[in-house]
Amino acid sequence: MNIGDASERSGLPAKTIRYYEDIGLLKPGRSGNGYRHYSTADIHRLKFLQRSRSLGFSVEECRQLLSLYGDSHRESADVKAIAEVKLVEIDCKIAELVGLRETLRHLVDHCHGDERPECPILDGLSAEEDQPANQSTTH
Amino acid sequence: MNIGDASERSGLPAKTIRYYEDIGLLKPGRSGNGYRHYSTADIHRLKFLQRSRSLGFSVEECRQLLSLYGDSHRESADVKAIAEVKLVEIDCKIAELVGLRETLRHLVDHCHGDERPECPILDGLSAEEDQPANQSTTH
DNA sequence: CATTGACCTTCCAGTGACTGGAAGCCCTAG
DNA sequence: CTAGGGCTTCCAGTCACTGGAAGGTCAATG
Repeated sequence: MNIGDASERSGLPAKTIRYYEDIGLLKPGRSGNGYRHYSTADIHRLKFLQRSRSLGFSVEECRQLLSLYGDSHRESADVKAIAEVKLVEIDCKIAELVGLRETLRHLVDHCHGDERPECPILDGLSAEEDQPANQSTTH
Repeated sequence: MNIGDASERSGLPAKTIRYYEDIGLLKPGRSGNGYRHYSTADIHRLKFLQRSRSLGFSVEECRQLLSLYGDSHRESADVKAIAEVKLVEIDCKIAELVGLRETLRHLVDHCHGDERPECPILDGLSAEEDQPANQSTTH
């Protein structure tokens, strides 16, 4: 199977598949003409990558998960630990975004949004009182 | 005021402040020795940037907001429009993350997480049925 | 047999928003 | 006079791709 088919079956763009090979996430065979060819096992790995990436795992986490995936002596506790950390991260991100939404909603609700220049949104952005000056809180 | 003080007062790292200057978001003066010096107006712009960035506006959106900020003939409707688009984006992101959390939570809850290799998380990642193979859905 | 067009290859560069680090100047205190 | 801290510029790296150029391969068509 060539990269085009692999792309279609895995749901990943061909460019991304080549990139994953570059960084060592899989090693497809090569035909005589230099074309990559993908086995069904390769397709499984690609689908696995597509799913775990879309669940918010970083590429490095996917690498870990893939190695556990291919290890018949793995312990499910190892996998669960990774997933639970990710769950916490997702929860944090949601909480952060909800906070942002509240703040922005508040600003938007107080702006009449007409032809006049008075704008509580800009006022809010230029002088909010309640947060201390700190370096790089967001990461 | 030198860049160190500007950093402290704005809550932005000095590197970031120089970067913002690089991309044309502000133009502080220079002292005889080549050091940048920041007026109180500069500090206001920096704080404005810090706040709007932390609210999820992209640097380009911040550039727009800054230009509205400095335009006494602005119409508050323009600002509100930008903010409302951002609100929708934040809502989308939250919804997406909540979906991720549900899926991952489901997988985690079904994994006993012990020394055995059986793992519903890996199973779920390797063969989930209900999503079609499509290119780059997430953005 | 030549050509077209789709598909494949490699390589290089760009994205966004910084961040790290090296090499070197400036200023003040001891 | 030296040590330190702060400032300067410039270059490279991050993450996970993505775009594009230049060119090789293949199957089908005229």
